[in-house]
Amino acid sequence: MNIYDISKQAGVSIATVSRVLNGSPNVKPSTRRKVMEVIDRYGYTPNAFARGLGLDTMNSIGIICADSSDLYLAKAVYYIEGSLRKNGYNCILTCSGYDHGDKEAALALMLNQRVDAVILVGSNYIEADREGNGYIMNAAGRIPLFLLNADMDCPNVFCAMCDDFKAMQEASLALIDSGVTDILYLYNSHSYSGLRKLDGYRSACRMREIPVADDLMQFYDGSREDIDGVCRFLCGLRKQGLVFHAVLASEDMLAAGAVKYAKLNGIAIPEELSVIGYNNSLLTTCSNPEITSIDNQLETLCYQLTKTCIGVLSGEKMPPKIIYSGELVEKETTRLSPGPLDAADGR
Amino acid sequence: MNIYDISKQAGVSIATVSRVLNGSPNVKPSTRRKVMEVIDRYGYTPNAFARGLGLDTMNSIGIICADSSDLYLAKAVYYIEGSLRKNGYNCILTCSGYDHGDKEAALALMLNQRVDAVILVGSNYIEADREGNGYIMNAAGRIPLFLLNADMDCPNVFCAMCDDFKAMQEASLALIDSGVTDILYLYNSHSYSGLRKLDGYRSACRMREIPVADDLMQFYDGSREDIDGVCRFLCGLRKQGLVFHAVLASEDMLAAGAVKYAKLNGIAIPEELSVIGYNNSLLTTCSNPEITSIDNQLETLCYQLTKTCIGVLSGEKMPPKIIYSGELVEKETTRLSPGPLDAADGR
DNA sequence: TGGCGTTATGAAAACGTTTACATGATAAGC
DNA sequence: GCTTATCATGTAAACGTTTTCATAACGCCA
Repeated sequence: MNIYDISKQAGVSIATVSRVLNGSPNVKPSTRRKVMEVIDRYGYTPNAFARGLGLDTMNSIGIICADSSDLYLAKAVYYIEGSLRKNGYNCILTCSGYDHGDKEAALALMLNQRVDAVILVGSNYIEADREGNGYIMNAAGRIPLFLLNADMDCPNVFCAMCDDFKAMQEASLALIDSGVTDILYLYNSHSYSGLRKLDGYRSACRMREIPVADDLMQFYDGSREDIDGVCRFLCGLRKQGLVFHAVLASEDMLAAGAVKYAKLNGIAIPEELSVIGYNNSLLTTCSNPEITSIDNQLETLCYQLTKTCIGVLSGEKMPPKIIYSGELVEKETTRLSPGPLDAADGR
Repeated sequence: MNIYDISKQAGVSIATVSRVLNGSPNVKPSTRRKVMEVIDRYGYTPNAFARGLGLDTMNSIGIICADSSDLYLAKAVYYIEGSLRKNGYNCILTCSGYDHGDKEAALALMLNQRVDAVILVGSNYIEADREGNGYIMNAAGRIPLFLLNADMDCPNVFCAMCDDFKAMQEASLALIDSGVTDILYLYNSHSYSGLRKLDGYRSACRMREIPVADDLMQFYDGSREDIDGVCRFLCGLRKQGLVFHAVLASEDMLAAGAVKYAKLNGIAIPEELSVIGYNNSLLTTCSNPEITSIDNQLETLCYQLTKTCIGVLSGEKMPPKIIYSGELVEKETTRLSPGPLDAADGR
């Protein structure tokens, strides 16, 4: 069944059928009815490839996700896909891993697939971009690029991000102002947002005139699934004599490891150890005690990013950068007084 | 840049360029080199839409996932996407939700996109299929369908599944044989595998001649993210006077709720309450105590399902049904003696 | 050197749409 | 009733591949 068959059955030309299919106003109502009736009878749907060839688009958008099995990134993909689908786009998903070269390969694949745009989710390394010829530059100009949780000044690149710097700064200040000065900052990514978070922590220390000790900023190199690995990692630090009364983690999963570490070593939370995570994911309520965490408004960010994407694709002028604030959600692993945000407001 | 431009530059016909692009053996090596040189110089890649039109495929496969933000389903999507990509396919992802009608709509979208196959992940209701005209029937015959964790006898439909019945039966037997007889079965899905799990539990009760009480099979209707909601739900049951010394959950998230419930009510785990989850996800190690759970070999299932898919698409004859066994992984929320699987082997 | 099988190449049709342009029909204004 | 603007429809080209079929080139053997 193709458009010729339909046109023959309806006694019109293929142009008219095409006009009916595409909702052109210049079709006589009676003709439209006649054509629609034939279309419905045969359950005809136009061939998407031919359509793509004619229009040079299949209304598809590529999502390059570092790791869609990650709790946080999976949520991002979910929100983005849903939002795009509601607007008539379909999503081609590819998981690139965290490696830069693999990301470039994924992007090349997307371009070959002739997607209208690409949305990058997770781990947008800035090192590559500062060189000026990373994957961002390769793609810019051909199709627009949309980055979640990254900040980049590049034509045809749009970003939606949480102000991770400020969020982490506020969390750090809240911790310090609750009386803890030896905070272990634990992180597991050198991504753009990962580095911004670290900067936030350092900035808070400087603001309160606390020395920023190197051994209190620890990089965890293990799997994102291995909470026990984090626990062991912390036990190792303790054995080496490192003293800390708070763990500030760049991800909830690290914070969950800290909670297990405390349990294993008989350390009372929050009396002897405060723990703050990041993302405010399911892990924070699963953990016992529940983990204080920073909510970075993922859903809103995703929504705004896709809204920007859709706007750009329909020719509107859109802001290249959208920034939201994170929110510290206190649960059971901290005792921040009097209110977390009020206390952090000393800056 | 199109194939004509390349052919002109290389001084050959477009047919030859096409042959070079598609690795046809009937091309003189010197000609091949000449053409490749031009292709590389201009960085030419063939237009995927035109290719799709000619070949009637763009090598893409649809993934319909009920909810890709769900920890378990996200993992499935991740494994499937990775495996398909390695084999030259790209994935169009759509999240359908758990509603049957929305699933049909998603399937229609996929067919319009002319995917080569569709893989369904999560919540494949059997009610619709038994009628004989559910979404399975609509699609069968046009393109092959692949179901994760479902069992369906339908031409052109292929399944990979864990024997949830046996896994849950064994877990139940292990619990009973460890001395618990009042097991609360907690579930949150009427999906195919959900019902099979329930059957497994009931079967175990009958095997050990324990009455299968209706109020010990509780359906939790809340959000899959709301662990606290599960906790409240259980508190409600307790208030109503329901007595149980074990919670057997159809998902880890429900088990995590049970652990919180125990903590809230000062119930010792596993002494006064045993808890078993399902999926052996990150939640089981995040929870405190860690949750005994059934591992249903998701990665293997996904791998086998995509292998079947690729085989079918390349014309091979593949088995319509692949079944694996689950494995009970004991952690801290149970004390099953002597070994979980040995004890369960009484059947 | 002629005949023949094999290999390499080209011409042209096919895939199924959209759309610019042309044209026929209809209505409005005088 | 004639001109003119508007609306409805049709014709044909364009999109960029793949592939069938025909043919030209080549090597081999007698």
